[in-house]
Formats: sequence, C-alpha cells, structure tokens
Amino acid sequence: MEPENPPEPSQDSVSLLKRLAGPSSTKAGLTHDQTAINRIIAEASKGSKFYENEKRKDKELSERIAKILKQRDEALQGVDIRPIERNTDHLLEELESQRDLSQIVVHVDMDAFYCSVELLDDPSLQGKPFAVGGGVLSTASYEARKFGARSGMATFVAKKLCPDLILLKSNFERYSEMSDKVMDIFERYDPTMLAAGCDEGYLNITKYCEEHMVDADTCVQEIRDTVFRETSLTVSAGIAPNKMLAKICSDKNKPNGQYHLPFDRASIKAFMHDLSIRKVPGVGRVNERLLEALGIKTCGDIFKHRATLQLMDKQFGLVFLLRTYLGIASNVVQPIQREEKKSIGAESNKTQILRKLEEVAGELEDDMVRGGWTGKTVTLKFKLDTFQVFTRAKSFDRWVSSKKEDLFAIGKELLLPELPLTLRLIGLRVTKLKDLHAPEPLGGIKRFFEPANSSPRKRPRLASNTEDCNDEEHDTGEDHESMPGFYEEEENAEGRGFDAPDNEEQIHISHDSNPPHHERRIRPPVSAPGPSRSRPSDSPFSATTSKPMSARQGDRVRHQDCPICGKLLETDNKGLNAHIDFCLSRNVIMEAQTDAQSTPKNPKKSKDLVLSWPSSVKGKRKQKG
Amino acid sequence: MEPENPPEPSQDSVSLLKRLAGPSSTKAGLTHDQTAINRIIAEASKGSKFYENEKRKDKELSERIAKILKQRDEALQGVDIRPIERNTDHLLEELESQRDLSQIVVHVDMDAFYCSVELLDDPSLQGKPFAVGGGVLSTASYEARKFGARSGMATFVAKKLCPDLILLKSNFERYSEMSDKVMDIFERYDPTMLAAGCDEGYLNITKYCEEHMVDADTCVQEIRDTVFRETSLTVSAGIAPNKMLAKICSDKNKPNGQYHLPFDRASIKAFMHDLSIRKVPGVGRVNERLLEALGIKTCGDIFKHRATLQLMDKQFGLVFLLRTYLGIASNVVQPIQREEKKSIGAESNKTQILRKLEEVAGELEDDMVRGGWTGKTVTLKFKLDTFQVFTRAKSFDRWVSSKKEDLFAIGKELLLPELPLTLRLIGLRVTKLKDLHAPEPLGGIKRFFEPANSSPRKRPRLASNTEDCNDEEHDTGEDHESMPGFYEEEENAEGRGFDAPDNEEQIHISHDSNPPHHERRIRPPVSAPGPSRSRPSDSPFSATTSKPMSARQGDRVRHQDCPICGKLLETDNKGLNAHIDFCLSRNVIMEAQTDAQSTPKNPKKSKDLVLSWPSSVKGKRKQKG
DNA sequence: TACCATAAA
DNA sequence: TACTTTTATGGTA
DNA sequence: GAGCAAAGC
DNA sequence: TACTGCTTTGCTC
Ligand SMILES: Nc1ncnc2c1ncn2[C@H]1C[C@H](O)[C@@H](COP(=O)(O)OP(=O)(O)OP(=O)(O)O)O1
Ligand SMILES: Nc1ncnc2c1ncn2[C@H]1C[C@H](O)[C@@H](COP(=O)(O)OP(=O)(O)OP(=O)(O)O)O1
Ligand SMILES: [Mg+2]
Ligand SMILES: [Mg+2]
Ligand SMILES: [Mg+2]
Ligand SMILES: [Mg+2]
Repeated sequence: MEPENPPEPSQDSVSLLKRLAGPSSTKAGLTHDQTAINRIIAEASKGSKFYENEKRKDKELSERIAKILKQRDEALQGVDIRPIERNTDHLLEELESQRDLSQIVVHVDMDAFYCSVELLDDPSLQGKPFAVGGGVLSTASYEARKFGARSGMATFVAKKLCPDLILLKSNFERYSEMSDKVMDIFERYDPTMLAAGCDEGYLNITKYCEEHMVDADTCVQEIRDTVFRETSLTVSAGIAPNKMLAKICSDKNKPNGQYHLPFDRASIKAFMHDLSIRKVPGVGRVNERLLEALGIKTCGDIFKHRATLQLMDKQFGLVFLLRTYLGIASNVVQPIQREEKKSIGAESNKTQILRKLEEVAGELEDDMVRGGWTGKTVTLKFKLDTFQVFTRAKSFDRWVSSKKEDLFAIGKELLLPELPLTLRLIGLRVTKLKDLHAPEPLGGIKRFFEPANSSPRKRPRLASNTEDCNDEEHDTGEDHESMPGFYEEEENAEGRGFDAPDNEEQIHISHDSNPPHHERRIRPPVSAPGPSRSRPSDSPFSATTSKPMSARQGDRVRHQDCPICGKLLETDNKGLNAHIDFCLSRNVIMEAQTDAQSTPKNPKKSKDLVLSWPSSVKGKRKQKG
Repeated sequence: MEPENPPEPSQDSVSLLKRLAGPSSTKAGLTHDQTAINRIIAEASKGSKFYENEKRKDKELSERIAKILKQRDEALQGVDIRPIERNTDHLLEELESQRDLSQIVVHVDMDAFYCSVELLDDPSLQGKPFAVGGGVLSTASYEARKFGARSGMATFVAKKLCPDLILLKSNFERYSEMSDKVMDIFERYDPTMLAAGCDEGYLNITKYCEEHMVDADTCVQEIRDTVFRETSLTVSAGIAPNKMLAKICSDKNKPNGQYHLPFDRASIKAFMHDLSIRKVPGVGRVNERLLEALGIKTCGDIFKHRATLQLMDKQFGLVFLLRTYLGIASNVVQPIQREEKKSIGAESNKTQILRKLEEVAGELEDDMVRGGWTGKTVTLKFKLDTFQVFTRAKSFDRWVSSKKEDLFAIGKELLLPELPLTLRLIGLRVTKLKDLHAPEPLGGIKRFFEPANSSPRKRPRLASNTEDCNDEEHDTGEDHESMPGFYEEEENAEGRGFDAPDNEEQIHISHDSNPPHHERRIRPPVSAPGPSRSRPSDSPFSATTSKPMSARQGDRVRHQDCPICGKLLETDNKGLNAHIDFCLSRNVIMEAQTDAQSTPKNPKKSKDLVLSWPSSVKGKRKQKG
C-alpha cells in the first residue's frame, strides 16, 4: 500500500491499468483501494494478445479524447461562458419542474446470484471464496470479491488474486428455476413489474403500500423476507422515486440489504452530488473516461461543467446528463410492451472455423426451434486472434429456416470471402425475428405440429461461458419438418399463389470499411440494459439448454413527455431523442420557461379538441379570426 | 417618383408590400423601381380575404424572424467572433479547393414562353402587352412586364397596372408541341441534357465544343440561332461552370440574349459579390426575408456574417450559403436517374365541394389512365375561403384504382369528417406511384389490355389556371375494366393464393394539429425546382388534356462527394445533408484542411481495397500490426 | 441494411 | 497455458 | 405515414 | 367582381 515499487512501475498508463480491470470493476463487495489488485491483473495479462488488444483500444480512446478536448477548447475559445450557463440553468429549471416524487420505485437484485444458488446445493461453500464460470467468471461470491475476483474476469487472473478460489461450472437450469421462483414473488407486490435481468427487477409498490397500509421500508423488507423464506436466497433492494435511482440504491447496501433514498429534492441532490458518474446506468467505462477528461467524475461535476456540456451536446447528451445531475429519470414500471424478441444467436470459442461454425449453426437451430423463432437476417460474428470483433450480415426477404444446414450454409457464405482468418470465436445470430409461437393472425390453416415445446412462454437463453463443455443433451433431431431454406411468408400475404419468377436473390452483402470513431452521445438506457427478462410473458432462462440468459430491455413505451418542452410525444426513444435535439436547437428552453410560468404543470392539452375536427382549421379560426 | 404621397402611405409595412408583389417579383423584364407598382398592387388587394391572408403570413414570418434574431443575439452574447470566423474560413478554403471549372454548363430558357408561342399564332400581338392565363397570369409578354404584370399575378391586378393588357387563354397542346421541338434541338448539343422545366434545361457543352472545335459563346449562339430558325422562338442562355451560376446567368440578358460568366475564381467572386441572394435558386421570398434580417442581402454579405451563420447553421444551412458565396454548386448534367414520377393530381377552384370533388376525381382518373399510373396514397387538398391550405391523406397497402368512383369515394372519406367548410379550392393527388406502362417485371401473365394509350412515353401534365373552362373532351368512359377498388398487388408477391382473412383495413387517417413553424434550413434545390421535365423519357405536357405541365427534379444522383470532408457518399440528398451535419458537428473542417495539404485533391480511395476483402481486418492489420 | 461501439447481466 | 456469452440500442454509411 | 411550408415554372 | 394548377423536397411528429 505504500509507494514502494518504483523500480518496475510496469510503465502502464493509469487508464490502461483501469481498463485491464475490466468492465465490472465497480461491483459491490470489492475492496475500496483497487490499485494493488489492478497491478496484479495487469501483470498477469502483460504481453498476451489480450493485453495488446486492450492497449490498442486504450490508445484509440485516448486519441478520441484528445480530439474531443481540442474541440472543446475550440468551442470555448474566448467565449463568455456566463450566458451559456444561464441558458443551461433555464433548462435545468424546466427539467426540475418535471420531477415526479409520487411513485415508489424499487429495484431488487439478487446477491451474487449464480453463486448463491450454488450455495444452496452445496452449503459447504458457505464463507469460502468461490465463483461460477469457465475460463471467465460469470460471478463470484462476496468472499471471492474481497480478493478482487469478479464477473468477466479471466479465471487464471482470479486465481492469481485468490489462489484458494473454488471454481464451479454453471447450472443454468437451477438458476432459471430459482429466477422464476423469485420473479413470481416479486410479482405479488407489483403485477406489472419489470423484470430487467435474470436476477433483478423493478417494482412500483405505490399501490401495494397504499392498499396494505404499509410504508415502503416495511414492504421491501417483507419482499426480501419472503424471498429468503421461500428460496433461502438473499436479495438487496433500493427504494427511490425512479428507476435510475432505485437501481443505484439497490447496490448501496449489498449484499442482503436495502436502502431508501429520501423522497425530497434536497436529499436527492445531495445523494447525486458525490455519486460517481460511473454508477449511472448507461455510463460505462468508455463514457466514464470521456467525462473524466472534461473534469467530470461525480454527478455533481455535471453542473460545474454545464457550459462545456451544452456546447458539446452532440457528444455528451446534455439533457440526459442534466437530468442525471438532478436525479430525475423514468419512473414507468411496466412489463415489456411490444412482444418482440429482437435477436437470437449462438457463439463458440476455440474455433476451427468451419467445424465450429457448423456447431453453432446446430446450437442456433436448437434454440430457434425450441423458442419458436425465425427471422430475416443472419449475422456472422467473428473475433480474431487479436480480439478484434467483426460482423458480416445478410438479409433475406423471407423467413430463414432454422435448419442447421441452412444456417450453416448462410454462415459459410458470409465467412468464406473473409478467409483465411485465425479466429478465437465465431457466432451466428438471427434478427428481425418473428414469433412462430405467437397466435398466428389466423392466416392459412398452417402447421398443426408446432416445431416443439408448444408452451406459450418464450424461453430465451442465458449467457454461458462454458467453453466447449459439451453437455448438450444430444439432439436426437427428429420431428421438425421445415421448408427447404425458408419458412413460408406470412406477412403481406396477397397476390399470386405460385412463386414469383423474379427470384434471383436480390440480396446484398456489403463490406463497410471500419469507420473511425463515432462519438455517440450518452443516452439513458431505456431501462437497465443487459441480459434482462420481461414478465410475465417470458422467462430469461432456456428451459433445457445449459446456456445462460437472454436480454430484454424495458421502457419500450409508446408515448412519453419531452423533458424539455413537455409535449406528449407518440414515438419511440429514437424519435424522442430526435425531438429533443430539435427542441434544444430551437432554444425552446426559453419559451418553455415562460410557458411554465403561466401554466405551471401539465403542458399537454388541445389533444381532445383535435380529435374529429380539422383541429388546425377550427383552432386557428377561433384563435386568430 | 418623388416622395409626394405622404398623406395616405396605406400603413402597410414594407414587408407586406413586397409580399403582395408575389413570388415572381424578380422576373426579368420588370422595371427597376417597383415601389409605385407595389403600391398599386397593395391598393388593389386591400381588404380582400387574400390580403388578410397575406397579412397573416407576413405577421407570422415577422414573428419567426424576431425569434431567430433573439436566438442570434443569445448565441452571440459576449462571444468572441474571431475564432468562429477563422473556423469558417478554414471551411471556405476546403470548399474552395473543390471548385471545378472544367465543365461548361449552359442554362437555356425560353423567353416569355407561353406568350411567345401565342405570338407565333397571332403575329398581331407583336409589341403589345399581353399575357396568358385565367384569373391569374401564367406569364406575361415583356411589354406587359414593363407595367408590372407577371406570372402569378391576379388578372384584375394586372389590368390595373396595365389597362390595355390583352389576356389570352392557354393552349397547352401548342406549348407542349413547341416544348418538344425545342428540347429536341437542345438534345443535339448534349444528349444527356437535363430538362428542368417545360421551357428550360441544362446542357453540358464541354464535349460538343471540343468535338466541333467551337468556343462556348459560338456554340450557344448556334443553339439559340437554331431554335429561332426552326421554331421562331427566342431563347436566352447562361454559360457558367455550374448549374446555379448558369441559371442565374441565363436571366441576365433576357430576353433573347446570352451571358458568359468568365471561368475564373476572381470573376466569379466578383459576380457573386453584389448578386441579390434572392437570385439564387432555392432562396425564395421567405428565406430572402430571413437572411435580410441578419443583414444579408447580397451573396457577398454571406461572408460578412459568416460567424452568425455558423452559429445558426440549423436555420440557415451554412455549407449551402458558403458555397453560394463562392459561386460553387453542382455541375452534374444528366437526365433524371430514377425513373419515378412522384405524384399526380388534379385541383379545381370555385368549389361546391362534393360536386367539384367528383369532378377532380374524374380529371384525376383521366390523367392516371392516360399516363398509366397508379399509387398507394391519396391526398385530399383543400383551401379555405381564408386561403389557408390543408391536406388529408390516406395510405393503402394496395394500388388504388384510377376509377373516378373509387377516387371520389376515397376523397369523400377524407373530406366528410371535415365538413362543414367553405372552400375556394379542392384537389386530389395520388402518390407512391407505380408506372403501369413500365415493362412489368414479368410477374403474372397480367393484363394484355393496357388501361389505354400504350405509348411507352409517360406524358404528365401542365399546370393550368383555366378555372372552369370546361373544354375536356367529354369523357366517353368506356373500355377500362379495372379491379373493384384496387389493382392487384405485384410487388412482394409470394405466399398464399387466396386472400388473407386479416383484411380489416389496417389503414390510418391521422389528424395532426398544425405545428407552429419549422424553421427549415436553406438547402440547395437538387436542380432547378419547379415544374420541370426530364429527358429523354418524358414530355412535360399532357398530350391531350388542355392542362399545364408537370414537374421533375434533377440531380437525383446515387453518389456525390461531401463538400466538407470530400468523402464519396453513396446516398441521396437527405443522407448527404445528414452527413454534412455530422462533419460540421465533428469539426472535421480542421482535419480536412490538414488532409488537404497532404493530399491536395481526390480524397477518395481505399474503396478499391475494400471490395472483396474484410477491409477492416486487412486494413487494420496492415496499418497497425 | 450492414457494421461497429457501448452497455449490461 | 489462459480473457465469455447473450441481448439490446444508437449512430453512420 | 401524415401534414405543412417553401420553391419553382 | 376578382388572387392558379402542378410537382418536388425537406422537415416534424
Ligand atoms: N459479465 C458476465 N458474464 C456472464 N454472466 C454474467 C456476467 N455478469 C453477470 N452475469 C450473470 C451472473 C450473475 O450472478 C447474474 C446476475 O448479475 P449481477 O446481478 O450483475 O451480479 P450478481 O447477482 O452475481 O452479484 P450482485 O450481488 O452484485 O448483484 O448474471
Ligand atoms: N406561377 C406560374 N403559374 C403557372 N404557370 C407558370 C408560372 N410561372 C411560369 N409558368 C409557365 C408559363 C411560362 O411561360 C413558363 C415558363 O416559365 P418561366 O421560364 O419562368 O417564364 P417565361 O418563360 O414565361 O419568362 P422568362 O422570359 O422570364 O423565362 O411556365
Ligand atoms: Mg445480482
Ligand atoms: Mg442483477
Ligand atoms: Mg422562360
Ligand atoms: Mg423557365
């Protein structure tokens, strides 16, 4: 802990050291001072291809930062910052005016989930440092975390940090089973809960508390007690007025604790003031570094640099950051709206390319058939021995069949022109999905034989790091009798009954060159991203495959208020973001502010008047004529 | 001419006076001092609903300007303008470096076209003030223009200005005929000419001049001589290195003259310096006023206010204006790329609503059948007695039939919920067109009986202002035997042969309220906009209908260079504009400049390397590894 | 649409 | 010796 | 996709 | 007494 290793300071830059620590270096249960651990991690990796790749990425990021700083200096050149800050302050006022403290949102998250489940099955692990995973840890017990072991860390590195670490193989069926149990309990307290991952979810307990005459703390304690009583698993929870805060709070007293953020403006601002920006969902390690370069480490720093952020809105997403500074975010808690899974895929490492490609095609077939999915585009993903990742995709105007041979053929088509390559991973993914299990629109008479598993619940998979542990239950490929290479078209069905003769594959494969960097601006994740699960229609675990879990993101709402002008937008997030740009560019802030004075709240109206009448005509005439 | 009308200055603001003068107040042949004329025009209109509407629009525009000025002042508040100007200057250098003086572009435009054709048929009109039109003038002879009469002016106003004005009804067949003749002549000098309107076009005569060993002036003189010899019509021309300049120049020596702008940077800059911004194609009366409010009246003023424009890029389209300042624009001359007409419609004034709606449905049927078009969306347009214009549209997933009854029914459906209304005009338009004459993709065996007129040439219509002159040749509606309400689907044909049962019209009619103002930024018109015609596949005149002409816009190219970073973009204008925003936002200007020093020209490359190989993989590995 | 980067469990 | 898997989103060409 | 503003002939 | 008809584009929701 003292500065006594000056001879070999291993030359690594601070940023690289941090980068090598991995993306989950902010997990609960870790030691406060990570510098010693980080040095060991770096030492262990040094010289490997992985290390070189991280170095490259670090360099690229540093260059990107340099560019941004140059741009900032350019923009600030001789500019009087005061009026800009005043402008931002107006915007802050407007945002503040939309704070909603009326809903009690809870984020619940199981403690060291996989490990805790393993502990149930082998109580002798109690108190020992252990972890679940293969070559890489899925998660680690809190004892192991004390040594620095954590999700995503290479096992051999973890062993260096913690020589006594016990490594367990994963049992996804068990995790899935327990996940279901826990989710069912959560659901009792909020039937519209949002399952945001295999081991976590958001609950709006406002109604429950009212109806049962209990306060939030009691209610949450009861939830956690119930979970423990019925499953012997511990869960932590955060209580706050919105999802972002609740999620941050659930981490605060981990493990097996809960934290209730006071529901008033002052407490929230105080809470945010010293909170690391990295804790905010949506800010990962890249954006953490970008913001740090501007001098922003805590959420409180956002305010200090608001002028810079205003000028650099394109890069940094001003509105998101200001709302974060205020501790304002979505408090909508509802299950996934659009019943659409977006993609399904399979990957495999240690590849001998074509052999492995065929394998993943097989796995993908299993998952597609089992889940009842088909899709329109197939994406090949491959990671070079240098750890660089690439994708190659092909879209069809038909639903691709889930037959292993067809998937393999498509994959090959995508892969062959790239050869020769030395790969360390290869994967296939199908997107533009269609749910074959969904109640078909009563189209043709259609298959009486469902592909398999006619359960109405879709059962996506868990993310596994089982690295070649061939425990798939020997697919005795039998019953499914799909079409040659494609399913039949079911949408836009109309017109001729025979095959159109213009079928020469108007299909395009493109080869974009790697664009430099894209300086995305930071945007709030629609909900907590990551392998999430949605309720009640879905379970995140594959029922049969020994593979980990799939993702589903929340807040897929149809309409939301613009945080700036307050207007009710009927659009998705993309549209909302475009609209926010528009508002900002028009400086609607100013107007909104004056508006806000005359009409303190609830800027929506007129919609009723608009309904069945030429709104414009009537409105204009009445107002002006 | 002296200031001697102080008693009744008619209280109109200057802007309103100018607005009442109409959009074509900058035409050639008009007196220099228009103030007296403008006063008469205003006098004549005063008190009418038209006048009130113009006043309203003027007020709205004034408010919009006030807002923008406020925004400008906000943005300039205490800002040091110098670094911004330096930045803009870099951008100007980059833009300048892309100037291309190698192509000789000519814009040819018939003089007082409709009038000149009338003159052929009635030589007694020679030297007299006359015009073509109905209640509104389509165009006026140069004699009439001396009095202030011009396109778009109400006839009764023109009569006030010029009591002896002779008014002629339009003869579109004649104009069409002469248009074809003239275009054929133009085509001899550039087979890839771009017909940009019924009486004008762009020619690239570089090749012709080389091959025939003539200079541009001689060549253009020859063109004009030929036109006059073969048609007795006079044509004016502009010779310049790009389309924008050529178009401006063709107006310079109108009528019956030509102007050759010297092909060097200095001359061009001098030419631009005092040129009214209003002469620039794409800048109409609204943007003229907006720019004027910033102090920009001439193209030279753009430079003076470049810092402001940089800050207000969103409103004003910095790049377009800077290029304009430099006199740089597209020099691509080629006929329309995508063989797609975009819409077809019919309107009629003095409406008794449903009666008239039925009439326009009939006219539309004629035009659709004659032209061989069908489409997917139908738009109803109506103008209130207050001159406010509204549209109501409905889209289908099938091709709408062109039968009068069907069009009428759709129109009624759109109109009825709006009633009661007092209208002064009603119209129907079909968009998302499909060309029934085009060689069908050999789909089903399909109709042997083409709807009518199996000519391979599409013959859209001219814009008429014939206001109820019932000279339609009594539609003896006979032969076409189309489907109930729709044509059969021909695209995406696949799947079941019987009608899908889920056919409950998933069609949406929406009622947006009138959004306030949209502050579009100024952008270059892809070519000269307006009722244009494309060659060689199309004639702009309806062969049979006594109606005026249809439009087609040019420069619909597949790929173009980004004027900032120089990259070759494979995208349409929309994409290009988005990319320009991106470039600007990233301040690529700076880099581009340094780039330009190392690679003076031709920034495109690498594309060849990218082709069949994982560009990214290879490239990165070679460069970095 | 294709491809990449970022984020998350 | 050795550094995951799965899903989602947003931005650009 | 729907609606509107702007531009041009 | 009385102020066009037609087409395209770009932008927002
Ligand atoms: N990077 C990863 N790769 C694979 N699986 C992961 C990864 N991160 C998390 N998981 C799996 C294993 C975890 O037990 C489970 C839940 O994740 P998470 O809630 O973030 O951590 P945790 O539940 O293990 O510990 P904590 O107590 O911090 O919540 O998801
Ligand atoms: N506003 C309008 N409404 C209807 N038709 C128009 C309108 N403007 C122009 N036209 C028709 C009539 C014109 O003769 C023809 C060509 O337009 P244009 O070239 O702009 O003017 P022009 O040829 O009549 O005179 P000029 O000598 O100025 O070119 O298009
Ligand atoms: Mg957890
Ligand atoms: Mg979790
Ligand atoms: Mg003309
Ligand atoms: Mg013309």
